[in-house]
Amino acid sequence: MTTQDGRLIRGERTRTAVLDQALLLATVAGLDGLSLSQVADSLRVSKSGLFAHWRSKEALQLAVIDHARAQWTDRVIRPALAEPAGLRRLWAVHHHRLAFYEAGVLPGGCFFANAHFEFNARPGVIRDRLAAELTDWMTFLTGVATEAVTRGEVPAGVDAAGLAYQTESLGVCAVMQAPVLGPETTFRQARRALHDHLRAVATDPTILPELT
Amino acid sequence: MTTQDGRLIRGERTRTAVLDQALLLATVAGLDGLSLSQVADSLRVSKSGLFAHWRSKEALQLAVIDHARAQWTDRVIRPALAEPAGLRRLWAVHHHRLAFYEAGVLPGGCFFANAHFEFNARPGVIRDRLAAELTDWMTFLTGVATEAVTRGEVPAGVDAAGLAYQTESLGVCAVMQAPVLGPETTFRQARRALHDHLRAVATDPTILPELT
DNA sequence: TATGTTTACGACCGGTCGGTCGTTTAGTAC
DNA sequence: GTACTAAACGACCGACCGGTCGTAAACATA
Repeated sequence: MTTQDGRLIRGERTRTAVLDQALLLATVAGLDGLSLSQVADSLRVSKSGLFAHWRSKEALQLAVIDHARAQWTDRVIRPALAEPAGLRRLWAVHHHRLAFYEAGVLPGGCFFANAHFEFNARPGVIRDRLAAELTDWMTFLTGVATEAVTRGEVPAGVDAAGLAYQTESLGVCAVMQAPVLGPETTFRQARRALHDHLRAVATDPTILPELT
Repeated sequence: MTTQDGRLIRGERTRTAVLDQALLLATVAGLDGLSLSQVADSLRVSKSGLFAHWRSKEALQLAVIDHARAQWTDRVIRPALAEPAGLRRLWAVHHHRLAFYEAGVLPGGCFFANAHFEFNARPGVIRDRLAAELTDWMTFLTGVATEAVTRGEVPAGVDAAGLAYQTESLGVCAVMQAPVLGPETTFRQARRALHDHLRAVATDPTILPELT
């Protein structure tokens, strides 16, 4: 049971409010470009007040990563888990991911894609954490693809890791190109590409829904 | 004919030296995270001396973009143009791009990928310039793919833009994942994926070289 | 030699950064 | 009421940022 203490409740409220805002700002200014003054001012709280919740900027950054992961799980992974395992679930992951991007929840597109490219050459705690997240994510995707193989939805020789890589690459590229080449065209192409690929490799192509 | 004036020659030398270094640093710290003091110190020149060549940080950033494009043209586009138009050229683009990444020329992987994700939500001159570069690049890729269609190397119904998008997405994802999941695995997967795709769609799969 | 030009420098400026510290406010426990 | 605790604040610090300005050295021109 959660605490009844009004002080702790209040603290928890601010904490999530700050994380929400910091997550938004981080997708625009970058996880490192993020400034504590910006976060504090945009929430009408004092900068020093932030240090009551996180010891340092780095601690806040790590908390933002956790927050982003929770959001990703909620908006992409969980909806996909509602679909039957295998190819249909892999497709659902792709679909919900693109829908998440299209909804414009984060002004900067995708927190994790942005962060990976920002930190790919900057060793440290943040980078290590991001690397772990990416490993987890690809493990998840590969797991879903593997189920498609074991269920016989694709021929036995098909490389599950390859299917996962295809899925990931189409998603990442979409969120990169969408602001430049237009969301509609970009996301349609990203959907079409994986749909064609999965149907081409599927034992029974009709297992996937039609592309509207 | 180029100038003989020793002052101008000297100026040109420093200018390219600065751009070389700034390009490297930008892939690590980001195009905006780049600091003039860093660049100056790492080259043993004074910060104020940089302002003799570029009026502002933004002007230097734009120059770095130009510099990165020249490098990209030199290391990726030109080698690919040595191959016959169509599918073989599209494959050569992919191959030389991944080779460029693998060679570790830029410590941060890919300047343009990093910059796109850094600026995708930051309106301004830099973002506009990057957008133009991406449009150019996708136009180039689509053009190469279109030649494959007009030459009959793929069936008439195949979507050239889709081929271009596939190629781009596999390349971008590779440079994102390589530092985390290991360069060898990642780049092999990126090569394998496009190779399979192009062979699957080709009228005559043997037009492409074997994957070593 | 004298003149003009280009490159490069050191000193300095206002502003923002991450972070510290002592204090106040709001709420709990007794 | 008092004692205690967690949350939040304002003032302040040193470091670094992008940028300005006056000056000196290197070089070409004549």
